[in-house]
Amino acid sequence: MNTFENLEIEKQDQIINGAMHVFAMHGYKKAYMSDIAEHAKVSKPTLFYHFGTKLDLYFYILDTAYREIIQSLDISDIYEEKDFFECLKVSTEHKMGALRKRPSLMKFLTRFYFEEAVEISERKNQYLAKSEQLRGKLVFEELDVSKFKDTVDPKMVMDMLLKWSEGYMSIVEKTMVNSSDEELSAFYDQMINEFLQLIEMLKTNFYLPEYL
Amino acid sequence: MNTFENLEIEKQDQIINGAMHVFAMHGYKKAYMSDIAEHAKVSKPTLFYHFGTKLDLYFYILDTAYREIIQSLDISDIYEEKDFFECLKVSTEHKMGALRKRPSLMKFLTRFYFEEAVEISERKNQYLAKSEQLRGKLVFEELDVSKFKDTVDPKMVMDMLLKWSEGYMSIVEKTMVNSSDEELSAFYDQMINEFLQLIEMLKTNFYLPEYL
DNA sequence: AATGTAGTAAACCGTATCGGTCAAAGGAGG
DNA sequence: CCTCCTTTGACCGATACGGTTTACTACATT
Repeated sequence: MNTFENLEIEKQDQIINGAMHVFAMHGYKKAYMSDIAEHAKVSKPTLFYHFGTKLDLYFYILDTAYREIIQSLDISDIYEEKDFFECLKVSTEHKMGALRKRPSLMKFLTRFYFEEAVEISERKNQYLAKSEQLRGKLVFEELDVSKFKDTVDPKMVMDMLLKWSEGYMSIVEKTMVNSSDEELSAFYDQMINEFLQLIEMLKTNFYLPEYL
Repeated sequence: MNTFENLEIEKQDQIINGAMHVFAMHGYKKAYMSDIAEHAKVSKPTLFYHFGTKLDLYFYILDTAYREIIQSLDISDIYEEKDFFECLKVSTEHKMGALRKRPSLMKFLTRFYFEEAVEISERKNQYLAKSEQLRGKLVFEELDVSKFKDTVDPKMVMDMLLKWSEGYMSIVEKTMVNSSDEELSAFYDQMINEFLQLIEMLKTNFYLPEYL
């Protein structure tokens, strides 16, 4: 148990979110400890006190990111549902839950994936297993697609919805750079609402009449 | 006519794309002239020879970005078409044309919109008029929506497709950071293809039977 | 062959800023 | 008042930033 994890959870979150945000925005090399300190509203020496070096901080954040995203998808009720749209609903809500707590999580992880700094990239393959684990949880293999009209390609629908949420996320990231937690949370609420409406519309038009 | 515009077009493009990419990726302050020089495959003094200062280079790129995106939407045949999906097809193809030439264009412009460096942000309102001009061109006011079933909300369809392409763009940006022009071009081809397929599927299921 | 010109870059410069340190200060509990 | 843990303002050496100097091409002109 290091000193950091003895701190109050709120302060931990403050620091984790600040660091995650700056690493996500600028990548390892150009994420300066002074920027992180400012975002986390602590002083620079505090960061070094708890984490020793910038590299150690980075890997602590990386571990946290993987741990939390995997956790958020580990709740079993996703896998009980088989209906295509219902399953999407549930898993989206879970993911949103994680993102609400860590707004920069996805951006941080994709940035890590393309990180060029040698200190990071030389250890990258250590995390490949974790990435695999993640991908496994996101593939829905046994979804029931029998309810669709035959003019509809379920794979295309799935892909469209993934792109849609990707697009929404990217808009949130761009727009909400300097927003408060409340604004962000409201934005996610709106996103989920729009998503549910969208799904309803797709369902009415893509499912065979007898399943409505 | 400054020295830069006397260069061969290919070399100009090389420099513009390099600078646009680095500015888009890192923002003004953390976009280093040495990085830009490396990406553009010229030496650092060459940049200063043609543009004087980093700030002048930035605004040159900014002007170029606005000029080119507005141009790409200025081709008149968009506004002759009235059918919802046809109009989307045409405008998407045009935008893709611009993006094929300048892969970082959109990312650069959104990053400019949120640029925090004072040197930039204090002049930002000069460009608001241009942004308005842009938005005007992207709104399709007189589209024919009478062909839709009444279970379909055309606004929602429009929004969905915009998010879809936003999502696709963000994936391209992430995935293609270090790709060659050919790979990028192939990716855009694929995107247009998927877009056309998607539109076809939506049309068959969203339009009233008599319009198919 | 000499001269001029536009473009380029290796090597350099002064300075700002980076990661990281240190000594001293708070504050909670006894 | 002491102890322990946490925090910070001020500082440091090293790097690397924006920008310059100087010298070299390639080519056109005389």
